[in-house]
Amino acid sequence: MLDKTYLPTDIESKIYRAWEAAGHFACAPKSGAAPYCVMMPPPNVTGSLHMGHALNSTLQDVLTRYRRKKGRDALWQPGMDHAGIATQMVVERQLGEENIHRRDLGRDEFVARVWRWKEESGGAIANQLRRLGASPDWSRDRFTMDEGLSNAVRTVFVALYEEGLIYRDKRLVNWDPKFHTAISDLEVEPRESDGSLWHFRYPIEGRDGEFIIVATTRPETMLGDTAVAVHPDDARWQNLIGGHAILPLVGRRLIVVADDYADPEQGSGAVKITPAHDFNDFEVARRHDLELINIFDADASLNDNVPEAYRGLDRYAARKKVVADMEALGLVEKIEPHRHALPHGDRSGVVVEPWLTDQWFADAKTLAIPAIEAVETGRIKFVPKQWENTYFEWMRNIQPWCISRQLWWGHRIPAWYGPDQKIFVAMDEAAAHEQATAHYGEAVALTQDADVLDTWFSSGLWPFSTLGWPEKTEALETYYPNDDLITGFDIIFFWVARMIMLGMHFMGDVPFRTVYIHALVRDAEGQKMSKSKGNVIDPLELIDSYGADAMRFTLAAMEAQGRDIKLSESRVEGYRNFATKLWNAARFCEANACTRDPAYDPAACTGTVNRWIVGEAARAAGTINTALEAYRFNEAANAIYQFAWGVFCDWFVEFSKPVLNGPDGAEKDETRATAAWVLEQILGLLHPFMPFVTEELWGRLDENRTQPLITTAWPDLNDSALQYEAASAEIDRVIALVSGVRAARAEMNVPAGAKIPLLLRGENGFPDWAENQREQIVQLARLDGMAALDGAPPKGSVQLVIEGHSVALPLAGVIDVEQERARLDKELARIAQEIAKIEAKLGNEKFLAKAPEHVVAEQRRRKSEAEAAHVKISEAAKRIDAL
RNA sequence: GGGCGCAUAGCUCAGCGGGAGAGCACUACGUUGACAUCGUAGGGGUCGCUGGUUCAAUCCCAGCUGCGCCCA
Repeated sequence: MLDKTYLPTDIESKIYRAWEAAGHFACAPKSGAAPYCVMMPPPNVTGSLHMGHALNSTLQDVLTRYRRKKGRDALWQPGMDHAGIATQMVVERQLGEENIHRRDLGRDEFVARVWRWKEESGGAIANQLRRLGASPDWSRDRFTMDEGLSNAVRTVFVALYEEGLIYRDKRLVNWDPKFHTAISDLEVEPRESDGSLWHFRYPIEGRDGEFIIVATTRPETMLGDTAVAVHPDDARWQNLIGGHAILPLVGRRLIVVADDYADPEQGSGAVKITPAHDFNDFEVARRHDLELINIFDADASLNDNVPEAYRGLDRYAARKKVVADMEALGLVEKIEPHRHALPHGDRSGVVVEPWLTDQWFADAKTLAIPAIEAVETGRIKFVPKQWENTYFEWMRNIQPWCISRQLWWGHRIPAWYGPDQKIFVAMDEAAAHEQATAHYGEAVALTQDADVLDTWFSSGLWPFSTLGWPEKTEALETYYPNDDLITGFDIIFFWVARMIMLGMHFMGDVPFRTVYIHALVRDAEGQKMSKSKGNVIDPLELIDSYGADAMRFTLAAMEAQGRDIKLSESRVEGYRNFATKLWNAARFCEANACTRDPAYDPAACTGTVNRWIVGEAARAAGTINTALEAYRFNEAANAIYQFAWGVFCDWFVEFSKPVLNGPDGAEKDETRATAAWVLEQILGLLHPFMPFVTEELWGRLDENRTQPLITTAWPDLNDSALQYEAASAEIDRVIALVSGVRAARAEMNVPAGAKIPLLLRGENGFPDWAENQREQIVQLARLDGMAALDGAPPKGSVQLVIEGHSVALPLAGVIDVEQERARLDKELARIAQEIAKIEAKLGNEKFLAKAPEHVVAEQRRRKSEAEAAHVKISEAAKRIDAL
């Protein structure tokens, strides 16, 4: 016998171990079944499971289990990402606690230490995903730094270099002065901060006492100014174009150039140009062939290109000194408070510095062309579709992708330099030497590039590198292109776009067909969860408290397209209750010997209630199917919830009680078999959302099963033989009658325990359907009997109209006549209002002329129905008045 | 500045050209042989505002207001 409540903790781990040990998550490329492949967005090896992972993984697991049960050869490919900066940071912090800098260890020792750390704690998130019930094929687990994936990275780098799509260039990059590395545009996040706008006077050459005024938020950069720009149409400065200003503190002559970049509306209209330290200024310098003066070192301290007094100062100290010195010279026009967005490194949190360095770049613009086309032509679809705009916007304005990082943890760039800095790009050092020897005519010493690649360069290969590329493997053949990619909007640029670019280029085909962009999980107040705000909800804690099934179901039920999830614990609690409800429904079946009958055929059952629930099950299955095919997770979850609780538990179980408690026989046998069958359908339909409790019940309800629920076929109830229309109509009437009687009882304050008589009259006397379902009606409406209503109802009756039938509850002495009259008045008013609304429509000739026929017919039907009810209730009111 | 999204019951959110819905919360009653992690019933909404299209608008269109996000 099942316990009274479902206790997830022990059961979940037991079931998960059994699934995994039996290999139920494994793909089967040789099976011949149609493949279904989803790539898990590889979590950071440093990471631990947060709500985003929980949602992302739940959705992937729902789809994977669904497709698996539908007979597809499902591969949910798991893996982890080496997360260059993040991981290096963690290990550097650990070293910092021992007062060691990575330079003290040297590169090899440091990297070895990162590997050790990865081996120790790198599996944490995988085990956390297991707690969630995720069912990826762990036997195929991959890591971006694995030998195979590293080989793919080198292959791609060499190929793109040879095609001219990767090149080395000296450009302005976003420099992180804390981590001493370049980062990509995407790793820079603007943060608002309060600063100042300093207006400086630069003396004009040859015109004593005349100045040109420039404004800056970064006074220290003036030491690198090489020009002043004014707008070509700005009348104020026309006569200065081509002339010079003198840079104070330095004495450099600054040419005054005319350029559209200068905004005449801003301040004086003149702008200082610091080409080596500002992206806009860099462009101005290109147009006017200006000198680039780099004034910072890697720490963003001033270097030897500035006057001696400033050398070695960090940028903030330099700012103070520049301002003080300018003030001393009387060259500060004014200082205004200024709020602006400063670029910060997303990992380091420090202000990044545009800095001129040699870096490796990928020609993203060229790679983007087929990637844009793949989405334009619909070969890849985004769901919801509006994310395609985001994708296009970024891809059509894409900038060269800076792929080198000055880190130690990552894929080392496969480029070697000869004595004259000539570059040799090759798969390995030996191949580089071969090239060098051929080039120089003799063996020379080569130095490998010290940098590593952007982590996203390797994760961009994920859809094929994990399948064995560049080898032509069976897995690659079977699972590329993948089917679905499930991820958050925040990595459309970082990851999705790169996978499409690299997949198109190297595989010549799209990496996946559908990109499903899911919600962001926020806290109950709608705030983004963050450690610093302290509003993080730990999925593992929710699993501990309510079970993995409840948390998964919550996330799925709240995953409506295009809206973020505001997660509150009460929802999880509610779905925990749902698991308990299901558990108890199963307990009811168990107690009543509702066991599976192999000979049972839902298309051939005879009992009306049984026929009805079979039809309802089929309808629910259809809704869930349609919803899942369209990635409407909330609709699917709500449909199974509504069917299991609102239909099966609330009605079928109650209907079945008189039969199950009655005499043995064919009717009871069929009801038992039907209950067991429906419960099995529920378990199957719910399994993708709540895998643990469904699997447990599946096993407990029949110990002779040959296969676990995870491997059984998805309930295929798309069969018109399962729709019994007469039975549906009959039970719908029963439900309406029972609900109506219950409502009237409650309103009349009839004690819940009291059994009352009921009189009923249809068009032709006592209706067959009520006779057929007499037992059910008597029990559920708590009646002491049900008889035909002949003539006028007895005095003191509560009178109802239900589906055109007159219903009387003779309750003389029990009910308050005044109260009953008031109730009828209220009902009459409601119906009169409805009639008026419908009459307004039907009285409108244009409506009759233009509305579709079925809409008009529907309104007529509703009107006559309402009118009939009105007549009957009016009569009831008159009878009350006659008392 | 450009783009996207959101505004529906106290809260969180579905829905959608023709009868306003769910969960939670709330109120009343109830330990009826699956389940109090429960049952039955109930209260509660000018569907943000203003126009337009339409026979008909919560739904489509435009504008406005407020909020959020992305990009510059």
